Amino acid sequence: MVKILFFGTSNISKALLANLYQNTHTLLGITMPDKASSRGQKLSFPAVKKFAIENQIPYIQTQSFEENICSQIRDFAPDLGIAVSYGKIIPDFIFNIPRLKTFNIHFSLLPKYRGAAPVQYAICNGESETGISSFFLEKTLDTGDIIVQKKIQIEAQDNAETLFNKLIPLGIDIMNESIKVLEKGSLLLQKQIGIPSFAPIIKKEDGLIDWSKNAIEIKNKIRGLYLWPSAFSYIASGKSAGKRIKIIEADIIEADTKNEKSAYIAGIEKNKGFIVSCGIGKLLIKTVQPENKAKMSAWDFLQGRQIGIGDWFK
RNA sequence: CGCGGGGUAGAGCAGAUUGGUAGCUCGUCAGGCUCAUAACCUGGAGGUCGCAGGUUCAAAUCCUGCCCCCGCAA
Repeated sequence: MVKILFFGTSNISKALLANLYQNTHTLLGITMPDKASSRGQKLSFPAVKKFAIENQIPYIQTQSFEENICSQIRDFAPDLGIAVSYGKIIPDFIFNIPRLKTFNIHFSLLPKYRGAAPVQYAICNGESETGISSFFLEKTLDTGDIIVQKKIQIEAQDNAETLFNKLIPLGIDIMNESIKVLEKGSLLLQKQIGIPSFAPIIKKEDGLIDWSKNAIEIKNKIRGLYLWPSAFSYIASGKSAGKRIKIIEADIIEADTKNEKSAYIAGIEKNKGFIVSCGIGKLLIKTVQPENKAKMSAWDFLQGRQIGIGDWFK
């Protein structure tokens, strides 16, 4: 058992925190403040805070580290700090407080995909493998020496959700292994090897589909941005002209054919969905989310006759 | 009081301005046709039009209140 200072906010952080809790470590959580969220701007708790309350884990909610926060942390006298998608840069005078310093669980094979959205970028770029790295926090972002790193395959049918679901257990694994190594003092740090790449925070407009691109690239975007913001387009003809539609799931029908006209609905597959021609190749759109509506199968969407063959997207 | 859309058959939608037999596509059931690029044709089953009041000869449609769902934004 170790006294752990845990920085985290999201659902993913929560999953790792839950594991630390199960392993009966002594914990102090640092999590971001409540946010006004959802309809009616109700205040909602971060997942980590919810878990902390449910399990009576002490926690501090803050995104800035004034002296009174620092002294609370020092009073806790942590052995080790662990950061998992906390949501903000942690200053060095904080991450250096724990006796064994603070490591981060990062969801990529560093130095690839440094930054906020490594899982999404890995899929969008069509990677066939990714992984998790643990490393010591430094002043510069995601540059620290690697403690443990492991790979995982990205399957063609994986999207951001399924990949996260695979990565979380691996993250737990790596976290525990890193703790073990640190406790034993059998640490073997390794420099980050390779050419760094970056996965900056994703913005809503990054989801806009450019149909003149290759069907493979578009499909990767659909998979990678599945959780948020979703790949989307605008219907440009017919009675739904101007409406936004999210593309939730699609399959590649053709990968190599060059099409003169892209963004057109080129056909319909019974009980499956509709086919859109891309710059290169064609995609079968299988699941969709129209503006103001819940997700539905593309076939269901067609039944409402909002679009048909010959209609096109912007 | 953040902004907006909506609740009509198992699914997706129209109908509401101008109250007057509840409609389309899919699915489903029965039959026909026979290989149809969303196969096609005929017929059937399946709805107290979210709930409760009100106006009216008559309400899915107009008025009032309530419940529920969803999108955006954060």
